[in-house]
Amino acid sequence: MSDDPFEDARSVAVEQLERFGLSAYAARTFVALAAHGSGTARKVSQVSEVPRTQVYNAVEELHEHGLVHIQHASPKRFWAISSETASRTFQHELRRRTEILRTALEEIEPPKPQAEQRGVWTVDGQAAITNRVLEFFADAGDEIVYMTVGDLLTDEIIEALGEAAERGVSVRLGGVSQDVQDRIQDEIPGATMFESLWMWSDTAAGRLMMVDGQKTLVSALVNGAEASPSDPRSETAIWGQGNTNSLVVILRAIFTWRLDTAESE
Amino acid sequence: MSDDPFEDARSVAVEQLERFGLSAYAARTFVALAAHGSGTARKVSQVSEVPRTQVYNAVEELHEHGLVHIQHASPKRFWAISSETASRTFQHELRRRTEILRTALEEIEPPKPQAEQRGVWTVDGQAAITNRVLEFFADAGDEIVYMTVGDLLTDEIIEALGEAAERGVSVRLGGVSQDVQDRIQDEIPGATMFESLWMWSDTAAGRLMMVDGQKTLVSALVNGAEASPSDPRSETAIWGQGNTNSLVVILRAIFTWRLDTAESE
DNA sequence: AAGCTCTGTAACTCGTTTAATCACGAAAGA
DNA sequence: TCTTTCGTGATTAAACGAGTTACAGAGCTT
Repeated sequence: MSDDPFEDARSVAVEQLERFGLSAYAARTFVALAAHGSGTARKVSQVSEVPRTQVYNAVEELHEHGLVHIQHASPKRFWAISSETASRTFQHELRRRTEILRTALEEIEPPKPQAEQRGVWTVDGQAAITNRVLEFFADAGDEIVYMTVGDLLTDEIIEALGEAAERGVSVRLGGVSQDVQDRIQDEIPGATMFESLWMWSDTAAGRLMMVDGQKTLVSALVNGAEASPSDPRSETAIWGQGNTNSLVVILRAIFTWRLDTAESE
Repeated sequence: MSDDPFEDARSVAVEQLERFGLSAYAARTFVALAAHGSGTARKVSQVSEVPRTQVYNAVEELHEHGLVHIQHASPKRFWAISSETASRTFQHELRRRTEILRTALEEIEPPKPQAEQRGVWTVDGQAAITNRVLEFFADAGDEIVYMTVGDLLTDEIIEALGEAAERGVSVRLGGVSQDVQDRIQDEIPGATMFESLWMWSDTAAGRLMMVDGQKTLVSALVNGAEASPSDPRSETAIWGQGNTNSLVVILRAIFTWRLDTAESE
């Protein structure tokens, strides 16, 4: 097992370059050139373990992306642009392409608001679940009940809750630790806190959400034996909406009962 | 030849999604779902022409990226997240990855300033050439001579010239049309203009650059019959640096002679 | 000048991936 | 019960990319 930090950085860079659409040879070639500034096909081949005869193709590919300069001599010399310039080139290119995608998708998307979906749906992955929650928050009109563990109360979530509160939406937060509560009270003055409905941290943690009494989401961190705790993909959620939705009915019953009980105590 | 604008937008979206790493089936499936909001495997198969039995795999792939929600019923129903959420998801993901790449590359890059490269080098593509020019400008100490056609005098270039001028670098600009000259004089008070050295617009246009009398770049727009004029990839350049560099020697001779002549007239 | 090495181009082989098809049991509806 | 539809799994075929080999020309060495 290699603990050479340079080796690590190189393979990381190679992996990212490949995911951005470069071939394996092109990625390895660029990293080799970036590490040594400039070099011939032979030198690149030695340090990157790319077959020498394939270095020319790889460099050609990089040249078309504007990532290397070529000196037409014998032997040819290749020169990688600076890492800073390279990063900015990618940044620009990708921003441009996401913009193209966004425009195309918006043109495709049906204009009319989606008919309300019936049934129970699933989403996986912390980022995707957070997105869904944020969309629910943005649509909230009356009340948000949100119960979570500290790890999943990100700045994005807090910000969205704050915006909702300013619209006059009643915000009820549960399950957060004392120190986080103080911070919340500062940022969202209108929010009210309630204690965990049950011993949240003992079991596998997750979130419970109800908006306007008719949109609900439940998630769990699936930190079993296999998934690492830090893996953001290890959260799974179900959600549903509508007055008669079975998940909504259940969640509403639980929340109403427990919150009423807690308030009357 | 289809002139249906929706069809266009769809294929554009599919292409971008594929370049972001999705399979062809997944991309087509997502576009179909985005267009119709939600649907079953059969419906998706009909509008996207993805084999029905493969829709399940495609949806699985999309689900792992957090792009669709799945309703576990029979028949299963699939639901695409909003185009706005999808775009932001990609944007975040790509920003994160470019950041990883940037860090890794900077760790790899040798700390010491590169030994000055000898010889004549080539770069292709407008963006890459502009990057090279900007790097030259950033290093300029005494004097910048830049001659170009209007199309290639972008805001980036003007901004970099302005920064150089503020550092005390003497800036000489040539080949720009009268109306652009006025604008330049506002933004870069220190800049001096000179007329085109020769009838620039008649021949294939491009740029000439010399920095500190020892770094030079020449480019040409290769608008032959094939390349469209708006194609940003159709510019090709050569550059070189160092007092004895052949390209530098030639360019310096031309510029010195013509500029001196022009000034003494 | 003959023999050698090295460079750069091109063609080819092999393996993996991905698109596309097929077979089938389970479930639902007529 | 018969028929259709659904979802899974396996199989085939095509495409792509990695890796190898062949070779002509240029440059050195002796």
